[in-house]
Amino acid sequence: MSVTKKYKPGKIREQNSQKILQAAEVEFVKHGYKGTSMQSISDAAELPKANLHYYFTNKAKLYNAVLEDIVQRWNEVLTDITEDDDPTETLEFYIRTKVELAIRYPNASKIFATEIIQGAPNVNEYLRTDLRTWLRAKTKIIERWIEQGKMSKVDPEHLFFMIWSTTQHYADFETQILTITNKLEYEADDIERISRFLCHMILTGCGLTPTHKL
Amino acid sequence: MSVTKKYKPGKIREQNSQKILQAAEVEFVKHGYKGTSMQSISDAAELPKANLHYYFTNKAKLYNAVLEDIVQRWNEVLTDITEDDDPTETLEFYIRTKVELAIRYPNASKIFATEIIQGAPNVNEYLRTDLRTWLRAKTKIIERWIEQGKMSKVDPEHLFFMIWSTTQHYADFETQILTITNKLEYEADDIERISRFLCHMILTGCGLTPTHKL
DNA sequence: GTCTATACAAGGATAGAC
DNA sequence: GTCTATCCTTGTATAGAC
Repeated sequence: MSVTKKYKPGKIREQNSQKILQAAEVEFVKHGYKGTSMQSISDAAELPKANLHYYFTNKAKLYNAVLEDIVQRWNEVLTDITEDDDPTETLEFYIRTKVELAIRYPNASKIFATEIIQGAPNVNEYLRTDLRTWLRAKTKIIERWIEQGKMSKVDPEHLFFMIWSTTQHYADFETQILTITNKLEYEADDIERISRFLCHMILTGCGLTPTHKL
Repeated sequence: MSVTKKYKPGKIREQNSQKILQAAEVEFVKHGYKGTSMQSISDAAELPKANLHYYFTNKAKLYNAVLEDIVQRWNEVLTDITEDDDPTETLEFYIRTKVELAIRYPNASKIFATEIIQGAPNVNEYLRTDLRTWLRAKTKIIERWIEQGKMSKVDPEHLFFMIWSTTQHYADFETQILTITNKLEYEADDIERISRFLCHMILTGCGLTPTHKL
């Protein structure tokens, strides 16, 4: 097996790639895919423009590398739900984790939101396969919980849409929320307050009793 | 009836402006402000590129005309909330109207969402003034309802964030929802089903009794 | 009033020097 | 491996013909 064309991921290469990916993430959030220039990314990364093409070949591949980075980070954190779990505990944990992700990595959520708004040109396949499969499996579990009388009869699909929309809103609409409430940034206890509010509203709507009082 | 087309001064202008605005709305949704070219708008509007500059001077002014169009359409439909109104009735009406707007005019919601995600470069002023004032007035009303024991003690600001996020989600994430549920478009009764679901969840969370059963 | 032709800047990509 | 110089395309905007 030939190894001549394979190189060890060098230290400089690793560092530069990361700098580019991080700069690209910020620029793609601010101007969208088409609106972002390789020049602006290279400026932000403080590396020559040709460097970007050297590491990522072209703009489309750089963008997809950013998307992949995001999905990977999400998969690392979001654990799975099973039928035997307790509905209250499971939903609360899921909501809390989503809120934490939204506040901690808003750019990830923002890039995905922009993708979907623009018609999901790059993540269509992911929606049709992975995400659809994931959602169908989870709605099955919710349906079983309802059959077993563990929670009230709410539409499981729309329940997930509600959890996604309310949690991701704190990332995607960060600017609106901070501007409107006259704040510069989220504070440490915002994750807790938001999680409690959402857990209260969503669990109560499901006929469950939230762990924490408002 | 006269066969010769006598255009009142401004009639062609009116028609062309509308064609351009509609085409621009679609293009701005698909590619964002920076990512959209005057060429692609003129192609979609089936008018020469110079025409766009003739009517709207430049890209920025055309974009702002699109934004203004959207805000005007929203203001026409969204009525006001007052303290003497019944909480259940008022919240249900507000949620229903928002769902209807989201399903009927998804592009309006999408352009606004993109604006906010990208840091609200063009609507910052609107957020700081009009919207902040609107929200403060409405949260006051919710607080009064809570004091009067008409509903349970939920944070009024986050309540509005929840209504906005859940309703607008059906516009902004239209592509994701349709793809994931394997549908081509929303159906006539989707507005009703979604409204009932959201009214049930949100009103129950507020300690109110929704008008319709699930 | 409307559109063709064009000026000039910015963007993506690459060849080739170092 | 890295970056300068450059090519070609696309983009915004306008002058001037019709």
